[in-house]
Amino acid sequence: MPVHHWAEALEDLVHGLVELDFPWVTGQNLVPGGKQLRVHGDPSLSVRCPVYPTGTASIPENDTVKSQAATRLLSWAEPTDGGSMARTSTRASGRATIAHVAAEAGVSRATVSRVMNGLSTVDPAIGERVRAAAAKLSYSPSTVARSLAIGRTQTVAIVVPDLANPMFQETLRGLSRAAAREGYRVLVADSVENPAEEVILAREARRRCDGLVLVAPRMDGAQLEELLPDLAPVVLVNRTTGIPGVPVLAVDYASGIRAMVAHLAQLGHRRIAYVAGPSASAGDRARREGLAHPLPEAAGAEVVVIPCGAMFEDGHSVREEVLRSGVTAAVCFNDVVAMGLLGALHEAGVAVPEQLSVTGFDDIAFARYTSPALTTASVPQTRLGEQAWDRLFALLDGQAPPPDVDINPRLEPRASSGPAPALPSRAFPDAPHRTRHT
Amino acid sequence: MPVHHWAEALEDLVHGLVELDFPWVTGQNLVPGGKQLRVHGDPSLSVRCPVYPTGTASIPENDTVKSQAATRLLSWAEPTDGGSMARTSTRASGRATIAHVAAEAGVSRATVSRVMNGLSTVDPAIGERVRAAAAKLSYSPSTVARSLAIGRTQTVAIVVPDLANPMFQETLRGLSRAAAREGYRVLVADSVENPAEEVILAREARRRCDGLVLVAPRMDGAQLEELLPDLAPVVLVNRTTGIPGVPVLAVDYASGIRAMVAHLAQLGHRRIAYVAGPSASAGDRARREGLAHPLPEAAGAEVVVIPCGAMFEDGHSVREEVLRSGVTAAVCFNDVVAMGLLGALHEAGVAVPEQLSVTGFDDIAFARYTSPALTTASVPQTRLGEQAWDRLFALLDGQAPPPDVDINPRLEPRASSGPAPALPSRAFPDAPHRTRHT
DNA sequence: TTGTACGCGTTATCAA
DNA sequence: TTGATAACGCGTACAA
Repeated sequence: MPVHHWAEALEDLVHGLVELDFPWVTGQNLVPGGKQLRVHGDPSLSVRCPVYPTGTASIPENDTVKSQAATRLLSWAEPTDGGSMARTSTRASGRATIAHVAAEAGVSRATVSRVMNGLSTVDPAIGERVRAAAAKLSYSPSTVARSLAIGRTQTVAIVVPDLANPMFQETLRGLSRAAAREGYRVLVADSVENPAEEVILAREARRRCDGLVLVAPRMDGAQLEELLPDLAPVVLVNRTTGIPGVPVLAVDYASGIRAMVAHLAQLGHRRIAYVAGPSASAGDRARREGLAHPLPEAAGAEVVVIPCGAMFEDGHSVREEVLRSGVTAAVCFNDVVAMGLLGALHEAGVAVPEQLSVTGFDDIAFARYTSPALTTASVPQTRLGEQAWDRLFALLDGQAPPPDVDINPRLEPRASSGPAPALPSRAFPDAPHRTRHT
Repeated sequence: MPVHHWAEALEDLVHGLVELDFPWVTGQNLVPGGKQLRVHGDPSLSVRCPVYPTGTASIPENDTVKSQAATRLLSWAEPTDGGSMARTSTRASGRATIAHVAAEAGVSRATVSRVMNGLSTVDPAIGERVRAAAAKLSYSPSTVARSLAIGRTQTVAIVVPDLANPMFQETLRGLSRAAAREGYRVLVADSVENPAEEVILAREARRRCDGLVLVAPRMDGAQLEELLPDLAPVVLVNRTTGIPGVPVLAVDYASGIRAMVAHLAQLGHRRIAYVAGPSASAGDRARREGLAHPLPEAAGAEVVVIPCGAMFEDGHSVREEVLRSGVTAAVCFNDVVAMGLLGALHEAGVAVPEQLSVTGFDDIAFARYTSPALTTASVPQTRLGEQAWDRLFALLDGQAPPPDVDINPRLEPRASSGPAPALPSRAFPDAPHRTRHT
């Protein structure tokens, strides 16, 4: 009979029948809390006697207890709750631990661990008993304890500058779904476009996880290089860096914007606006550099830069400035800005692309469904998230990551870009508004 | 001199100068790994001597070592790497732990913990020493170990059916930003519209976190009720349940869709299409119920249901069916579907709202910027995420959560809905397409 | 104020 | 095969 009910065990103990020789109760099956076994005359010798949910008790097998065996037992100190049930716990959690399952099944914790993880071979009968015990107590292992023990969290983090931006959402989605296939989860950290916060956030997020995907287009370069070594394993998206061992997924914004301008030039546009992004953004810098070195096909086309931003509102608010500038086409920083501008033009009755061509960048899912459908440069954002995962996983797995990729945005000509009008749009400052019904 | 270089300590040991009385080295400052201190003639007495990154050594202060003091020392067993540096570790991690910092600063781990957490009062000089040591070793506490010790992860999870849907993205964003303000992070789990996966995913995600926000519009009701108790603390979004203690954030889709139909009826529409969502969706059921009990203002308007879906493509593909149905207005399941339909109508040259009014639902950020701007029913999705956090945090904090909310979508009349045409759109099956330039 | 010792719930190593 | 025990890294009563 390997397991005693605690009352039996106490009885045995009191009557000196077993002399604290319990091969079936070992130190490792202890449960937090439990009852107090007190020794008459010497309170310092009292010892906690853990009691399992099943009602079986564990008597610590050590010298203190053995010395108690030579003494008379006084009483069980009843727990304050009355102790009608044998179930006790100092923590409020109430969740079953591996120790509970071990006690219930009458085996060691190690065996429970083996059964749960199905690693080593276990006696089928024992395995069944353990599984039954686990089911009965509805046990599920603590991921935290597991992570501490094995040194992995099975979680990666992604730091994005703005969760409201569809582009980063797509990256997150690609990462999340790819990581899920490998049993990893994703923690998101949204820096809310605050580069200062970003550094702290990245450090903090990294500490909770096994790896990090960093999307930080606004972060200062020097700061980034200082930060990256502490973040490894880390994958950098939309930025380049000189730090070795950091896979980089770069988008060639320069060539993308060049192709866009060339596209418009070939449609006859000679004066084109670049509706710029946030000045601190690495992506904006890259686009400007691209504009500084146009393709041969774009020869003769002049580009005027109009400062703007990255959001809907920015694009929406820049309409008048674009119209005043006397351009026949507006190349926007991204699709979101382009959509804002498109909306504003629609409200003003400016026909796109008849009077003004408008293009975006990124090819977010919505770009295909604007009216007119938005000409843009396609950046496979979801794929970017997947590729980030491929590299991060390789790093986590001790493999060499796939080579860095330099994504070349693909031009997506749609309905929002058309032949340049004979006269630029400023010739129609008072063009009749289309009827609106509200 | 409280700290010895390990070579010094060894020397002292060999020469019997210190007799293993190192008050500055205690058992608790051990570092994993380290060198082997061997006792001549009795290998069983050998003991591991941890060595700190700083080059100081720790000699375990126990009986085994004391007995060794009575013996001659033979040698340091050199680690296989040659051991030129004193830095050793069995784990590859290389990250500094609290023990390293304690050794470096010459204090106990408890003191380091106190300094790092700024809880108890510490001697300013010691505090400074600890901070310097931490900075030198670029120490940052292990969140995992911390979580295990305090029983909290400072992380919550959100399970969403589809990360590609802007609505859930907004909820995630609201949750993430609100949680961040309280120092919590968010783990995302994307069930990829798979209700079966959802149950497992929710359980799994919950185990890693302190709480859960569940957005599961497609999950079977019975299954949900069985699942919820295991998930507590949990907040349910967009669903109702009878389980007590589970805060619910419900959106009153029924009244929202009623208001929408009434809006169109007042614009003179007499035959209206409901472009339906996924049939398994609780949100679609609610909308249909709303349609079954129209408002008085909508009297005389007939609603035909056209099965569709929840995505762009669904809306895009349903154009012909809508046109054939002879309606003058299409009430779409959500904004995404409406945008798909809007794009398809634009391609076909059908004027919105002159020939056909189109409305959406949710008021995603893009709805304001479609052309024409989309009439929709506004569901404050970001706010929903924030409210979910308020309730989850209250639960985590042991407070009573704020009362359940029943969000009433607010009608947002924009340009995509207008007076009913004299003739329904099917009268213009071959309406001239607007010129497109590509 | 500082240090000791133990608990948190696992996994992993080794001996039986 | 199974069990005992030491990590894993940190927080925290309690003692000094």
